[in-house]
Parts: sequence; structure tokens; C-alpha cells
Amino acid sequence: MTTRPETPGNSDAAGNVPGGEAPRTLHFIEQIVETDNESGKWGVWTPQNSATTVGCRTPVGGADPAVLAAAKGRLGRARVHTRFPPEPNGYLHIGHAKSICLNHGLAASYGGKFNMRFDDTNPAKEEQEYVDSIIRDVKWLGADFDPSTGPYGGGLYYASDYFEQMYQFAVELIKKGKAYVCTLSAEEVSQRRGTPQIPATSPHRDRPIAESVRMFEEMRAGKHPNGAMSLRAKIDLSSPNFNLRDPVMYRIVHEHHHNTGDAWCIYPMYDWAHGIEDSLEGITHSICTLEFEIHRPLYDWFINSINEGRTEDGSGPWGKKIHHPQQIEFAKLRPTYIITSKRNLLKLVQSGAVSGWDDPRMPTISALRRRGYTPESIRNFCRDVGVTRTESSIDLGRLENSVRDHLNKVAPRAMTVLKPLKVTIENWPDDPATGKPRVDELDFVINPEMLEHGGGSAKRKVPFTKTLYIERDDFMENPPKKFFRLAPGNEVRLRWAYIIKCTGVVKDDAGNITEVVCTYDPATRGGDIPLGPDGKPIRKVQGTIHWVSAEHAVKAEIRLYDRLFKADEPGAATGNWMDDLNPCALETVTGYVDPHIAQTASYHPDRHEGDRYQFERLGYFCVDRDSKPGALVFNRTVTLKDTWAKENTRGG
RNA sequence: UGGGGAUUGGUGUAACGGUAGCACCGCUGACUCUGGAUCAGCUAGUCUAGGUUCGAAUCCUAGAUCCCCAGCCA
Repeated sequence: MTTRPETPGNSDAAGNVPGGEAPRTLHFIEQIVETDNESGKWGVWTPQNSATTVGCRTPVGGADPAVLAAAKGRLGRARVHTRFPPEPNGYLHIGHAKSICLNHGLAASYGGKFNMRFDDTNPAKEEQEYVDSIIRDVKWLGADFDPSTGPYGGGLYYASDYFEQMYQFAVELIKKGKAYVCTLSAEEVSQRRGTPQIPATSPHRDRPIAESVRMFEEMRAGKHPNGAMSLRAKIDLSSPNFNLRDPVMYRIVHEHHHNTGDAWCIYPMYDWAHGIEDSLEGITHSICTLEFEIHRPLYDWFINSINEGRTEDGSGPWGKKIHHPQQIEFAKLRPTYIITSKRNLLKLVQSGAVSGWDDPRMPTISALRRRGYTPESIRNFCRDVGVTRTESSIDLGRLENSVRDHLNKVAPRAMTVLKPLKVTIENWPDDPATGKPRVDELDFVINPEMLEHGGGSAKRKVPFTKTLYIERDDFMENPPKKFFRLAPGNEVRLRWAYIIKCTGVVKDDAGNITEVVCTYDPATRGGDIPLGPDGKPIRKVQGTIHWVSAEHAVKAEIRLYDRLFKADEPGAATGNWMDDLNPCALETVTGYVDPHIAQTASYHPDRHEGDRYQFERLGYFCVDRDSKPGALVFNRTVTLKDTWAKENTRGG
């Protein structure tokens, strides 16, 4: 059995931590990398190829010497160089996270480099806003591509920075008789595409080379309108693989580009551009999703065609051979209960079904961040689901479990009441000095998990007095069996405080319960349970509920999020995914927040994150960016597991 | 009815001709000042049919099912 290599850094993007969990078997791409490393397929890192590539937007100018030293440890190692190449035509979503973790994780595991590259070859769809958001999201996820801050950073690149080089290569292909200018309209090309049995046709594939060169120059010079002509590769009009039926390499698009402005009016197609981008950057393993598998012959054909007539030492008319990376495909991540198509996500945003790309109900990285997800939890999730060529769908519950797992360990606890019910402790004493109800300051353990993990017994105070709020769900006048919470005549523990007993209820004219009256037992303060003569506790309460002091708690807007879709595969049954939108995916309530949290919780614009907490017995919550001084807004990231609710529904 | 892929418990994933394992979900129980967490246990699987072999999830043959491909999108 093969297992993961030792990680040069402290932890890789896949989330493996030295000395952490048991070694994992290698997934198929790691096995390819290992095989390549053993055979020396890609050579080793040298000072030359370790330096940043031409076109890098993040040169290692004032780099931290320590980071550079780490990068130096790369020298002599087998070369592994990956990249994440999104088109900036939308926000990144959870599916992209898998690719980011995979690519960055590979670079980190094998002491290689990871490039961030924008595949920005279609100005009609791309925007600077998307470029900015993608950079923000990739960095936040922890896939540091900046060579001056990340040991595996290979730099930031734009495909559009290679346009001149791509153009020169295209001219070269024309001159080699491997490409020609075609004046068929898009519609005509489509009509002549043929069928699996019938070959395509093109009247222009034998256009004289000189004429194609001249016309291609005219295309670049802007002498022709959109769609008037295109540059096509001369491959095989009868190939069963339609990608090889003389695919278009360049089209005319008179449109402003977010990076190159108006410098160009011809733009390379994906297949032509992508291999060149990978090659120029020295990428070893060009990882993409399964639907590109059928493009791989074309990926290879283009690079081989450029290399035809080229030599290793650069002698001869065409110069030196260019690097030929290996394309590898894997199955994309498809979680249940969400959609990831950029077109449909855009529709959600534009239709107003959500408030924006970072609406916490969205599956985008920025939405998950706003919702309270941690980068660690997303990385762990991506590691857990694995990397294969099998198309599968992942239960969204696993993502939710992942963030619960992480937040359980790191989130401070607090008590907050979402749907309040007033509780009066009728035997609570007054303070003789003021004549008002006494205020008790009780100890509250900030995070019992950290306590267990040796993180100290950090505590803070929480005020208790005569009038409290508890959760409305935690009281029932006529409770079913196995209801461990408050009910008439019943005892319950108030978390970190006293055991109380319900002695009565107050109702309004309509018969609704407006208040619960209780007595408290002073001997049970702070969790103490009086011992009997036999040394054993004289009683045991089954339930512990959370509470806040009515006088001290602070009101806050709390947004309770649920899944955006109520179908595990939106649209599968209804035929229209919009029909499966969950109308209850957002419920806003005014809750009563622990006064300590109300004072200290804040949003951090620099990190685009708000403080995260566990509101005990309810779930994990974080401060939203809509918060204003004195008016906090919280998002519910995810609920806690609730076996009582499950039991309750099961029982009917 | 062309070509390219895929198929292991409910879900995801290991196995690389030699004991079908792991995780999640689910179910039991223990523990617990969160009906949380933690711990222990249980349930459940090789798409089908042939063949090769001492031995097949793995190799061969045939079939089934699902996904991708005929953008001047990526």
C-alpha cells in the first residue's frame, strides 16, 4: 500500500497535518505524480526553472528570506507544478474548492509550485469584479500562490498576458500548413459539422498559406467584423471526435478586455490557449475535470504541432521545443441540495432570489465564508471526499459535518435565546442595598472542548437574576414522554446556573403562555448538586437548558439559514430547479444575546470574516458584515445535531 | 445505430490476481451541566451473464445502466 509522502510544510492544502491522522492511501493523481517523480519525467527543480516565470504578476521582489529559504528546499526535488485556471466569469463555488485543494495540495505535498492563473480568453463574459473575488477566495482558502508569502506559490498569471506569444505560435502553425483562415460563418460551420458518420466540410482548408497569413494579420488589425472569419486548425474533418474536425483557434471579438483593454480584437479559443498557457508556465500536471477528457487529443495535437520542426537545442528554423505538460482529468465535486452551474447561479443573483453572490444561502466560497464556514472545514471536506474519475454526488450533510467538527473545537460558547419565553424565579432574593433583584455572576466555560484537549479551563462571567428568557421550545405545558426540558412541576438545570422547578404559567387572554414561574434551589449554584448522606447526588435532572438574563441580554438580528433547495437534486423531479427553491431558507429573528458576546463580537473587514461562536444547544453563528455599532447581525452557519428533533419527528 | 469515460454497502472511497477495508449516514449502548462532543458496538457492498485461474472487485468475452462530445463558451 502506498501512502502519502511527507509534507515539507506544516500542512498541505489537503489538510494533512504531520503527526495527525493515519496516513491515507494515494489517490490516482498522486500515484501518477509518484510514478513521474520516480521516472524523472519532469526533471528536477533548478535555480532557473524555480525562478518565477515570465508573465508572473507577483514577482518575488521583497520576499521574506525565510520563505525564500523554504522555496529553496525545492531545489533538486522532482518537479511538480500545478495551477488553478478559472475563467473570471463568475464567483468561485464549493466545486472549485476541490480543484484548488487538489492542485495546491499536490504542490505542497511534493514540494512543488502552484500557480494562480486566469484563463481570460473571452472578454464578452469576463469582469474585473470576478478577478478580484477569485483572488480573495483562493487566498482565503489557504492556497497561497504568492511566492513572497507562500512556500509553494508559483505566482499569479493571466492567459491574456500571453496573447502575443499565442499569436506568434498561430502564425507558425499557418506557415507549417496546420492552420487556415476560414470565412464560413459560425452558422455555416455548424451546418457543415457533419454527423458521427458523415465528415465535416470546409471550402477553405486549402487556402494558400500566404493568403491565410495575410488574412490572419487583417483579423488582428481589426479589418473585419465579428464572425466574418476565423482561424481554424487543419486536423481531421472526419474524426469521430468532433473536437478534431478543424476546430476554431481564433475568433474576432471587438470587445473591451479587463486586462488587455482594446489591444486585441481576436481572441484564442480555450483549446488553443490552454496548452500554451500550461507550457509557458512549466506546468507538469494539468488537472481538469472529466468533460475535457475528449479535448485531450487536441491539447496534445496543438503542442505537438508547435513542436514539429523544433529541436531540443533550438537549432533549425523554428527554434526550441516547448514544454509538453500532461493533462489529467478528475470527477468534479457535486454536492446534493445545491447547484453549481455559473449560469444558474448568475440567474439566482439577477432574479433577486438571493441578495448577491455572497448571500449565505449560495454555494459560493464567498457565501460560505460569510455564512461562517472556515477554510479548514472546507479543506477537510475536500480531502474527505477524495479524488477519482467516478462521477458521484456528495451528501451536503458532509460539508455541514465538516464545519461542525472544526467549529466545535475552536468556537467560543455563548448563550443566546432565539425565540424567548420569560421566566420569573419567584423565590429569587432582592439585593438589600438596592431593593432590586440580586444579580449573580456565574462562571461560564468558554469552550469545554478546549478544556478536554488541554487548552485550559478558561472561564468568563455570565449574569443571572430574577427575570430570564429561555427558548420557547424548551418549555411545554403538556410534554410528551422523553421530553427532558421544562414543564409544570418539572425540574431542569439552567446551564452553568441553578436547578429550577416550574411552579406555574401565566397566560394572556387568548390562552397563550406569556411567562413561566419557577423556583430555584440555591444549593445547586454553578452546577453543584447537593450530596446525600451516602455521598451520592440527592437528585439528578435530565435536562439542561440555556438562558439569558432579561435585563442584561442584548437584542440582535439573527438570520437562520437553511438549505437553498429542498430537493437533493434541484430540478430533477420538477424539471425546473427554480421550483425546488426552499422558501424557508432564511428566517430572521430578534434574539437575546449573551451580554459578553454583544460587547466583544465584531466583524473583521480585512479578513472578510466575522467572529464565530457556538450558541449552546442551537448551532454555530458568526457576525455578519451587515452589523453596525450597537446592532449586531448574526448568521447561523449550521445547527448542532439535534437527536431530540429527529426522535420527535420520527415519533410523529 | 459514432467516439470517449464510468459502475464496490444508503453515500463516498480503498484494493493494483491472494482475508472486500475505511469514513459518513443509520441503529444500539456508555458517558455527559450542550438531546452537542466523546467512546464502544451493530447493520449493510463488488451492475449482469459467461470464461481464464488453485484463487477474480481486479484479467478476457458479451450485455446493462449512467455521464460527456457536433459553441466562433470554458
